Amino acid sequence: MSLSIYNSLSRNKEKFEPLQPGIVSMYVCGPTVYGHAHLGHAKSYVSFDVVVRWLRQSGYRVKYIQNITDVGHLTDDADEGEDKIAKQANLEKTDPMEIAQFYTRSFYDDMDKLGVLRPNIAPTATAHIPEQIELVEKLIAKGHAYDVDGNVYFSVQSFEGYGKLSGRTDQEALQSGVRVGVRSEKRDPSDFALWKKADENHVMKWRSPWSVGYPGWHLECSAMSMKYLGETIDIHGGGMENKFPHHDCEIAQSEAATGKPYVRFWMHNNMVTINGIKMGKSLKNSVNLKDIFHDTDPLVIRFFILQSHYRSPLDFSETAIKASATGLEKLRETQRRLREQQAGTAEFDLAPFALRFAEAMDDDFNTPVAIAVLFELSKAINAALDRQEGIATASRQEIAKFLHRAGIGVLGIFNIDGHENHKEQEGSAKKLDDVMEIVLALRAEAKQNKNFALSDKIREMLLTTGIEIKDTKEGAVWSAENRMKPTR
RNA sequence: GGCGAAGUGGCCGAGUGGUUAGGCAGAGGUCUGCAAAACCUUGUACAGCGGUUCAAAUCCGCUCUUCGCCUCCA
Repeated sequence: MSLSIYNSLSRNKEKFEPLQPGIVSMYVCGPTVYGHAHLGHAKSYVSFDVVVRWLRQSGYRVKYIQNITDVGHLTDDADEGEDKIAKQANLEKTDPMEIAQFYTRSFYDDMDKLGVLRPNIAPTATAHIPEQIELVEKLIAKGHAYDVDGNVYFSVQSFEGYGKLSGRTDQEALQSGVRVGVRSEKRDPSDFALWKKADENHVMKWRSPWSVGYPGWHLECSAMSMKYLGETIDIHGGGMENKFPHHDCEIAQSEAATGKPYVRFWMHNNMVTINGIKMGKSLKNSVNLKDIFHDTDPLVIRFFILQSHYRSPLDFSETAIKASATGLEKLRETQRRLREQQAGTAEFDLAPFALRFAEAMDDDFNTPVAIAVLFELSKAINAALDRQEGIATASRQEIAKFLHRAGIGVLGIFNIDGHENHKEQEGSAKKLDDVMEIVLALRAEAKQNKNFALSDKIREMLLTTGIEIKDTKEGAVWSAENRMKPTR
């Protein structure tokens, strides 16, 4: 068994081996923090979260960098328009740094709820201005960049292979699409900005050898990736829409500066669509995570995302979410049964399931297939538990361990708190447990006396508060809607 | 126009030259005081048209349709 990853650069699945044995260096383009996170962020970061988790599960030490873009890049053209963060600051009548900080916290808040592990390092663009300036200096020294009146541009002509990631290598064709006569100071219309001179009322600006200004929008990723992970890294992830120009520019400026390959494996995740149309900030159809979490368990969203492959587009709809919620509940129910049923005698052959799960994950992180294996396992477990012989304790422990590793460790779709840690809970949660224990005892007594009218009434009344009772083989169990929410 | 992705049963969604994906919904059944859950049974799908092959949903060609990128975007 070995891991293969689809490399956007070669457009093929390739066997993955890190450059340094045992250590994986990984960089993923982080969010620009000028608004709350939406479903697209969720898909992207959940997908890469699972990549990191699986790599770690496979025994690698993963050094995972995910930046925070807190320099506003421009609202319009790459070279024109308004700084997005500054614009939001204006709108909210505060300054850019507060905007950046506020939405950074909001971002992590949402990601935590989705069970996305924090990166090892989360560097910000504003804290790495010197590194970015240094990179520009290097490029100028090597003749790959030029300064025109305080603006520095990367010379695309000087770098062979520009556009190799997106396949946009035909410069003639590229240029014919560029608007005529807009900007004459560039030597070539495809050249992109490394450093921009700021005008009078630009708020976020820094001193540089060329002008008081701000870095170009591709620069930070190259500078920070190289600073923390080295000149050649194993994996660079990001959204598909960033292939061109962002990632192609990153490759150009990085490889021109170092003369070494920048990234070994490029991974691109696909887009979220809503009713078949791309969801985007600039379109008005973006779905805010905080709004969804209001009435949907964040882990259902996570599960929903992982039920499709990261390279497939994901179409969001109410019915699809509901179907996912029901399916996830089924898996959790199996866990519950496994935990609560009396020890049996029969052995359970877990190995084939564990193997298929691992094979799916090794095949370019095929989470939908991995989840399908979990469903099949769930069915097999339930069937075994339904039988007289049940499942022997040793087998049960083995299964529980696997489910914990697969469901919590790798996919992160099961609650960590769940109902299993009753004793460790505190405060109102503990109180609720105690009260429910009493209620269920009284109800059991009513049932014992064949007072079904009363027992049914208890069940109905509890349901109005969102607590559901089920009479299972293992006795009455209950679940409450608000208990589904993961702890932070 | 250029670059790229994709069209799978009621819905979502994997896979891929010959063997069951999986989930949700639906139907029938078992169990159960009832309900729920669970289990069993049930669906024979791969846009269209040609071609290659003993065999194609899977490979090739054409057509149609959808989506993304080519301005910021995960």
